[in-house]
Order: sequence, then structure tokens, then C-alpha cells
Amino acid sequence: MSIYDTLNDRQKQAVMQIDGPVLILAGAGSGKTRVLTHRVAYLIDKAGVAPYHILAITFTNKAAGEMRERVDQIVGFGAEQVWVSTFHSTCVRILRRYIDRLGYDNHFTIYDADDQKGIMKEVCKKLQIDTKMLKERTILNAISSAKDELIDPQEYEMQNGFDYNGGKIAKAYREYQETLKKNNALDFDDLIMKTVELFKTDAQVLAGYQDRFRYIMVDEYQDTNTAQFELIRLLADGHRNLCVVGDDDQSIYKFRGANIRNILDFEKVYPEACVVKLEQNYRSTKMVLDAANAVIQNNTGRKDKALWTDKTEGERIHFRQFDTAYEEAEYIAGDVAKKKRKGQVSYGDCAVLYRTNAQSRLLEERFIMEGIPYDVIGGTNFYARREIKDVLAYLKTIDNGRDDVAVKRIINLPRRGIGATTILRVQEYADEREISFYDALREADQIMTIGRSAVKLKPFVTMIQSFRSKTEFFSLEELVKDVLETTGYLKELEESDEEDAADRIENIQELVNKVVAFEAERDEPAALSEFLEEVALVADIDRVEGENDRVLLMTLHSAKGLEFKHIYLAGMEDGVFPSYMTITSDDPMEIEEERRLAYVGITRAREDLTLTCAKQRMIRGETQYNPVSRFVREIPPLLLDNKPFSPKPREREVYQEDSREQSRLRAKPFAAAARPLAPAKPYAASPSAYTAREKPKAVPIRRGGGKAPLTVGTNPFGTGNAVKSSAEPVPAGRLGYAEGDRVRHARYGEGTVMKIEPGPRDSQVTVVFDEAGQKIMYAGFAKLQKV
DNA sequence: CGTACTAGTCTTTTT
DNA sequence: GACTAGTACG
Repeated sequence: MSIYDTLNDRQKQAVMQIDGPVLILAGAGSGKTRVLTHRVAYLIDKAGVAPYHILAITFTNKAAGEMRERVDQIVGFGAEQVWVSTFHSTCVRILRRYIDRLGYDNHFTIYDADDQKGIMKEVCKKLQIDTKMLKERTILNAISSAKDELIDPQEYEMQNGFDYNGGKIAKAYREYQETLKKNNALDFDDLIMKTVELFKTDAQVLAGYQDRFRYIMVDEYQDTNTAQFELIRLLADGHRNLCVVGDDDQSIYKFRGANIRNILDFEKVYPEACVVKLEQNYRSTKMVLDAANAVIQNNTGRKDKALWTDKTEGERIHFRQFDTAYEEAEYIAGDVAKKKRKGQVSYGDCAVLYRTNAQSRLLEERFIMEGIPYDVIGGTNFYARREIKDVLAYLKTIDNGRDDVAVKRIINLPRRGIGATTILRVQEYADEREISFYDALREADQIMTIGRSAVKLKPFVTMIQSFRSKTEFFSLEELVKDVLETTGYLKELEESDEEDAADRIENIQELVNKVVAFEAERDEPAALSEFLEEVALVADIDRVEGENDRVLLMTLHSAKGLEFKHIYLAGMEDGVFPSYMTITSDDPMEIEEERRLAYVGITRAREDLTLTCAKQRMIRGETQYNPVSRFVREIPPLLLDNKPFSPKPREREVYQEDSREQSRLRAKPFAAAARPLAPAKPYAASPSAYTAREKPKAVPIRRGGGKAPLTVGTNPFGTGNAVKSSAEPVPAGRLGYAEGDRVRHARYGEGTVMKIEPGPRDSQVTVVFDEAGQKIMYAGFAKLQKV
């Protein structure tokens, strides 16, 4: 009995076909990850391949981590030599070694969307591009798409130079790249593109990696873009042992440049490819699977396949329609609570999926009211939050003085009286001499144009220099804490009376925790640059831990690759999902991508799937009236416990009113959930006829909104991981001390509590410390101990 | 130079 | 509805 006996025949074939190109078409829940990990084991165990020669690439760190873990389990000794990582991490690792061959410094920094925008702003100013006509974001998107297609500024110019905007973008692209290079920075797309460039220009480096990676595996292949495809192709050209795993029905990242042709045309690029289809689903009940199949069948141009299962029939799919989104949220939270009370579920078995991040708000409110622990994935990346970026900018400045963006971000933070004019003058000085902004700062007293302001720059430079010298003998944790304290950043926050100061402090604390965890993971002292690198490449989904018994709220996109016993798909309305954008688009392919997203959503469910929608929903401050999603209608009514009722198109008038208040009033708290649904129309009453006329006439979407969900804060049930704020104040009684008590603070020593003011998020505590004097701090962060 | 207010903006989805 | 960038003013 070997570990391979647990695989079905197809899976075995996929595992054992180790030589040459292999395309594994792995339907949802068909044991794809098992195949990949067993394949690694097989290569090492049976085929005698050295772990060192194996490369496995995924999209997210979470997926990479899981694979690593499972490979470690099966393979045991030597497994750590297998290179398992994401596209981006792989490229960073390669570039750190060799990017000097492209004229960059190996010590580069990685820019996120925020940094990019900052750079683009400067670029537009310099090129006198009117950002009202042509927005920074638009230009950056154009550049990003170009990079996904491996188009450099020169080529872009050739292709688009004749066009008015195209010409401007081409110039901006060129300037943008130059600025990045000057700052010794790469953006996300550069990581892939520069690696490809490196391979194409340096045969020696390429040959080295080709020789190393004799067996290559790529997960989620349907989501690769042209650049990633090229990267893989180059690497695999050495031995042609390339195994890609994917599902064309789950390709949902076109907007990010994913090219579905990569998987559809695999056999054209590799005619000798062996194709294995995994069609047995081990995850979902028949009901769920039938629904998924029914929906996806409406797409054209798919690879032919049919998922089947020998699992039980299962329950019918629940469908509930509500008057308002409030009632929808109420129902979902109530349903989870009910099931939990009955002992049918653990919170961790449940996930609520929705199309847009903004939809999480109402759900969160309800979950808090019901007292259900939850985590929200996505929204604003933790590392993109202002306070986190501030602290990271300090660390980046300490790490790499050439990152002008980071230096400028913190030079007047907290306030040091250094204003825009001074910064401009220093920049001019730097430009003249072609030195970095930071190096110019060091010569502040040489800069004639800034006059007396030079005095303010000196202490800043001295401080940074002193941090730098401390990196020698400080641990990362000590360094970060030192930065927080010495710069006065934390103090300013603690004394701030801003509404969200407590949340921000909490986030900083969370960052410190991450630093500690990062250091604990490795044996030798961790370098600052390694930490910054890791942090630059994490996605929100990476931070989901399996152990927490909490309901997960996330977008359909984030849910790919996950599975839950109970899935709620919220907001099943035409105009929300499929989104208004795709419905109105002339490109029929867009709705197909949306349908794939629905397929992904449905197939996340193991046993129990609930679809909900609301007749009325507030989006960006305006009320929309949307019909039931066409995807619900594409599910045979037999599979649903309630039938979608559709008003005749002419009755579905679209109007708007400022109804937030009214809806709130109407949505009685804890009211019973579903309205009785109208009797089902016969399903044969042509969903297609319906869909055809469905062009939602001017559902009033005003451009706007896109709000990030609530700021991160303390979930009353919180782990502090990707957690959003609740409205619960910390009850003063729970603090363990009261006014007049003597307390101890980790940094300030002992003191007396003068005042405790319960705040909206966290209590504010005023303490007079014996040594440090009076401080006003947030109880959650101060961690005061009664003495 | 810093702050307080106002006006305009918002890719659905993210490595 | 909310956030942010830009501007007017102290």
C-alpha cells in the first residue's frame, strides 16, 4: 500500500506522467493540490529527482505555504530543497541575485499601488500632463497592462504613439521607468517583466536556472498572463518537463492580464503535451455540482469537460430574496447564528462571498449584532494602511536610502516643520547633482536655497544615521520599537484625538507582532531587507489561518482555492453580480468571466449553498433596484428550494431616492427573515428571453464610491488578524483597573490612573507616570497592568 | 508652514 | 457615502 493508491486513475496518471509537458485540467474540487503534492513526492521518491531540481509555482503565498506544508509531510527529508513559491517571490529571489546585470542595484525596493501613484504624479507634473484629462490611475493601468504583455516603453510608443493619449502615456511610461530606476525600485509588474528581460538578455543566467529547474509545476495556470507564461516557457525550455494545472472555467483574472489562451492553447505550444482531465469532484454534493455545471454551461469556448461526483444528493440550494440589503444581511447572520445554536455548524465552516468589498459592511454590522465572530478578507491590504506604510517607510529609508518615495513620506512625519518648499529645494539640489533625495539631505548645509530650514533637516538625518548604525546590533523588533519611540510617531498617535487613532495604534501593534513572528521563524538574525521584502509581497488572503473558528467574509475572487461546508453567496442581483460594468459591456466575453466567477463561488460549497439577493440596495449613496441575478436563473429550478420571481421588465422601474434612512427604519432589527416568495414561474419561461432584455436600463450608477471597508480595529472577538472594527467600546470594567489605581506600563513605568473615558472603539486612559509625566493613551494598546 | 474646509472622485475583482 | 487632494487662510 503506497500513498499513490489513494489516488484515482486519472490522478495517478497526472502524478506519474513526469516527463515532457503535461496539462492537467482540474475541475473544481478534483483534488488538484493532492495531485501536485503527490507528484512532487513521486518525482523524488520514485523517479529519483533531486528535490533541488523541482520548482512549484503558485499565485498566492497561502497556496504556496499549503503546498510546502503538504510536500513536507509526504516527502519528509529533503523537501525543503524543493522550490515552492509564488510568481512574484520567485522573481524577487532571482532578481536579488542578478538584476545588476540589467543595470539595477540588487538592493531594490518594491513599490505598491500607492507608491506608484506618487511617482506617476511627479511624472505627470514634469511632463505637464493634465491629470484631469488623463488620470494617474489610467496611465498606471495602461502601463501595467503593457507590462503584463511584456511591452516596454519603446514598443508602447511605436504601438500607441500616433494616438493623442497613447502618446502621452508612452512618454509617461518612459519617464516612470526612469524614475523607478533612479529610485532603485521595481513595481509589481516589473518583478515578472524584468526577470523575463534578464533571461532573454543573459543566456548564462537563464541556462543556470534551466539547469536547476528540471521539473516545473504551475498551479492555477488559467490565471497566468503573457509575462508569466513567457517566464515559465523560458525556464521550461531547458528540459521541457513542464506540468501545468488549471481549470479554464475558473479563469477570473482577466482584468489583471490573465490570458485564458495560455491554458486553451497549451497543446498548440506543446504539441507533444499529455493532457489529463480530472473530472471527479470530491468536494460538493450533487445538488451543488449540478447547479455549478448548469451555470457554466452557458459559456462558450470552454474545454469540454463534465464534473461528476459520487457524493450524496445533498440538500437543495437555498434561495432567498429580500426587500433590502439590510434584511439580506440580517438573514445571513441570523441563519448562521441559528445553525450554530442548533449545533449544526462551527463558525469556521461558514463563509459569505460577495462581488465587491463594499458589500461587507452591512454583513459586518449584522454579524456584530448577532455576536458572531468573523474575519473580513481583503479590502485594503493591511500593509497598505497609512500608519503601516508610514512605519515601513522609516524602515525602507533605513534600509535603502535611494528610495526617495519612502524618505519623502516620513521626512515630516511626525511634524518637524519641514514643508513642501524645503522638500522641493532639496529635490532640485538632488536633481542637479544626480544624487538621491536622501543624499541631498545629508548635505543640507550646502544647499543655499533652503536657508534656515537646513537646521530642521539635520536632526532627521542624524536620526536615520543612528538607526542605521543600530541595525548592526539591534534585533528587528528592537529596531522597530526604537523607531516608533524615537521618532515620536507613536506618541503623536497616542495623544491624537482623531477618531481612528486607536485602530491605527492597534495596527501598529499588529505590525510589531508580525516582526516578532518573522524573527521567530528563522534561526539566524533576520535582516531588515528580508522583512520588507516579505511584507511587500503578501496578499490579504495569505493571512487567513485555518484554526480560527470564525465566519469568513470575502469577495468571490478571494475565495478561489478555498472550500467551506456552508457558503452564502450574497448580492445575487443583475447589476451587482454580474456587475453593471459587464452587463453593459459590448464584449460578451466579460459576462463569461463573470459567470466563471459564479462557478467559482458555487463550487466553494461542500454541502450547503445559500443564494441571497435584495430588491433594493444602496450603492455609493444611491439606491438601486436590481432584478435577480441571471446566474440564479441559470440554475434549474428543481435544484432550488425557492424560485426566483421576476417582475415583468416594465414593472421594474429604476428610480432613486435617498432611502438609506427609510430602509434602516424598515429593516426592523432582528425581524424575521425571508419574505414569502412569489410562486415560481415555470422555468421554461425562458431565462434567455429574460436575459436578452436584461440590459438594465440605466441602473443609476454614478461613478463614485469604491470605498474601502471599515478601518481595521478591534473585533470584539478578535484575533487581530485582518479584522475590522466593531462599534463596541471596551467596557471600562474589563480593563482590570479603575480611576485612582496604580498601574504599570511597559515603557513609562508606574503611574496613577487619572481618568478613564470610554471611547467609541477603545477607552482612553489618562495616566500620570512617576517618571514620564502625564500620558493619554488607548487602553487596548497601552496594556496597563494594575499594581 | 500648518490647518481647516471644500470640491471632486470613485475601475468590481488583486498578485 | 467617504476619502483625498487641493486651496484658502491663519
